[in-house]
Parts: sequence; C-alpha cells; structure tokens
Amino acid sequence: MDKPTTRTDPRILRTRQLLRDAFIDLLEEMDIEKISVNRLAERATINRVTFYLHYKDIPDMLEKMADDMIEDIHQVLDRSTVKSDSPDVINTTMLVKLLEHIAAHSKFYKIILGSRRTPIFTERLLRLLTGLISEGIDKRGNDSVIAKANIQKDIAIWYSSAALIGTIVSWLREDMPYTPVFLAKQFFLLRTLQDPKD
Amino acid sequence: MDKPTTRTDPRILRTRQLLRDAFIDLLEEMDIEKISVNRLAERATINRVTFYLHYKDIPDMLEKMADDMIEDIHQVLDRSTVKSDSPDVINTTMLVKLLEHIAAHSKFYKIILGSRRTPIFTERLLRLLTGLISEGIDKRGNDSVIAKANIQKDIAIWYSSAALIGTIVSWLREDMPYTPVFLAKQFFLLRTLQDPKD
DNA sequence: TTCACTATACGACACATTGTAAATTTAGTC
DNA sequence: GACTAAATTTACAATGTGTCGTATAGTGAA
Repeated sequence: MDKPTTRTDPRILRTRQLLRDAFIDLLEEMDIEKISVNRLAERATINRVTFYLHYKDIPDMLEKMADDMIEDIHQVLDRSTVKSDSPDVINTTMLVKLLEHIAAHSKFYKIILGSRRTPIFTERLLRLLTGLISEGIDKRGNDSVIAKANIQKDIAIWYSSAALIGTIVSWLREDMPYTPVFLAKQFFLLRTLQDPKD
Repeated sequence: MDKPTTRTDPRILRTRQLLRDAFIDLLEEMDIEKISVNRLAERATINRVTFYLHYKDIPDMLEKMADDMIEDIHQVLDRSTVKSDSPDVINTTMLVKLLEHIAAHSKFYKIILGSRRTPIFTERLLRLLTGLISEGIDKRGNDSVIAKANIQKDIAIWYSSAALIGTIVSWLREDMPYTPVFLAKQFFLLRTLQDPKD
C-alpha cells in the first residue's frame, strides 16, 4: 500500500512476526479458545500492552493474518497466470504453483487450514477459488458439459470450489503424501471427468 | 444410552434445551468468541452455575451438540437406507432425506454449518460423509471410472466428500434456493459425470 | 399426599483475562 | 547526536471463569 513512500519501522515488523510465529506455535499446542493475549504476548516475548498497539483483539489479528495469506497467494497466482495458455482460469500450472507455495510454507498452512479451528482462512481461500472457478465456467459458456447436462451454474461452482479446497485441506492434513504436480494432475483428472475441456 | 432403564429428569431436558436455543440465538447475533457463559446463561434464563452442571465449558457444549446432530442424521439416514436398492452407499434417496432433514431444521443448520464459526459441526459431518463415500467407492471396485482413470482412492474420497459438504453448506448459506430433490439430482448429475454408475 | 431425591438458584470466593491510560525507557531515523 | 516512534512498565476497572456451600423447588415413587 504505502511501501513506495515510507519504509516500515523494523521494530513493527519484528513485533508482528514474533506475534504471528507465537500464534502458530500456540495453535499447534492448544485449541484457539485457550489462546489469550496474555499467553500470546508471553510466548512472543513482547509486552502484553504492545499487542494492543498492533491489533484490536485476537480475531482482528486473525483477519490481518488472513489478509496477508490471500495477498501472498494472489502474488503466486498472478505470476503464473502469465505463462498460461489454457482457456480455463484455473489451469494445472496455477494449481501446481499454489500447491507448491502451500508446501513451501506447510507448517503455517497445515495449522491454519488443516486444523479446522481457524475457519477464517479456509473461508477466504474458498472465496478466492470460487471467484476463479466462476470465471472459468463463464468463459466456457454453453458448450461445456455442465451447460449440456443442465446443471445450474451456481451449484457447479459450489461443488467445484468446495472439492478443490477440501482436497487441499485433506492433502495437508495427511502431511502431503503426494507431490504438488501429482495432486494437481489427479485433481484435473477428477475434474476432467466432469468437463473434458482442460 | 440409558433410556430403557431410567427416564431423564424433565428439568435436565428443559435446561439443556434452553441452553442450546440460547446458544443458537446468540450465534445469530454475535461471533462465537463473544459468547460467554455469563451471556449464555442470562439468555437461557438459567443461573450461570447451572451451566457447569451440564457442560465443562462452551467448547464442551459444542461437542455435545455436535454429537446430538450426528446422532439425528444417523437416524434419518438409517431409516432411509432400508428403502435403498442402489449399489451405492450414498444414493439419491438418502441425500434427499438428508437435505430434507436439514431443511426442516434450517435455522439450526444454517447457523451451525453455514456460518463458518463452528467448524466442529462441519468437521463431524464431513467425517460421516467421508465414511459413506469411502464405502461406496470400495463397493464399486476396479470397474469404476475412478479406478479406470488411475485416480487414487483417497484423493477421490477427499474430493467427493468435500464437494458434497461444500455444496450443502453453500446451499444453506444462500437460504436453500433449490428444493432438496432438485439439489440432490443436480449433485448426482455432477457426480455422474465422474462415475456413470449411479 | 407424603417423602426422599436431586436439579436449580443464590451469594460468594479467588483468580485470570481484557482493554485502556498514563509515564518512562529503548531503539530507529535523519 | 537530536528527534521520533515503538516498546515497556505499572496500574486500574470491568468482565469472565470455575468452584464452593446452602437454600429452594420440582420430580417420581410409596
């Protein structure tokens, strides 16, 4: 946002990083309900009052973290979109990029997406993917299998995006037993059974 | 459990019902983090201490409610299983029953499944459906499209169960714009594109 | 109806958590 | 090295938590 004008104070970055790391740490150990500002500050080795200089409360902190996550993913996807030549908005290249990004930060994503204790993150990712899938279906128009089979567009979107995010979450929970490339191929095999256009 | 031996004290049933109703009420108004035992007891018009006679804390109460939900759904599905003649474990009849049950208690389910604030419930339902879908795939064996297309069984299960539960959740969130029968048919159209056996 | 039983209500307690408000110290910027 | 802003420290009121007795009142059975 204001990156070009003013650089952010390193102390701010440090504190926020400490808080986020501490949060992931604690979430690994206990349920989210048990994470108090007290414990969080203690684990982050910062003063409790300092927390309130950065976030309104813990839910607020979660939202900010989710914002950052979405921003990261957006960057990963935007970069790969350039190389795309598929008619679909989500193609194998993009999915592989996404899965590789998740795998590269698997500690974070496993806790944040895999444990169903922080629905905000899954929620946001679902929204992002829903948008992409919706665009994809729009682009294909009336000659797609979905249109031919008389399937409501919105239902197809519900179905596909939930399937995608659910597959990713399960993959994370099982500690990523397949490579990103393999999983992406499998996913498109399953999807291709629905619509052979890819 | 102990139904045949001793009948449960109606005061217990009353208190628990008051607590559960109050909880749904509050969840409609505010985020789950803001629901304290204080507020809950006040809304339920019972004494705060009485809450602790029934539940350890709020997360414990949620678990018990999720248990009840799964039990209800099990009953609905078990009844309909009898009428089944399809080779699949989840068939249209069952899905319709499930959707009708959800629609009949839509206020509860919309809040509990639709708002992503109570992941325990979605979690449990996902586990239930995963089991059923897994059985279905097992029964079909090696002649299914999934096997033919060289798709890993576990990935297919992740995909299908997430798609199913996600579709239901989205349907609830949009205030059930389709009838249970229609949605079930659409769902099996989407699934049939994967495996024409149903 | 009477009576034993037990769920609920009530008041009180120690303790943790929250959110805010100073004044002060520390560290980064220019 | 001086200015600025972040972080610390201490303190405070308000709320929430979990657990005591003890009193009250609804329940089911004799």
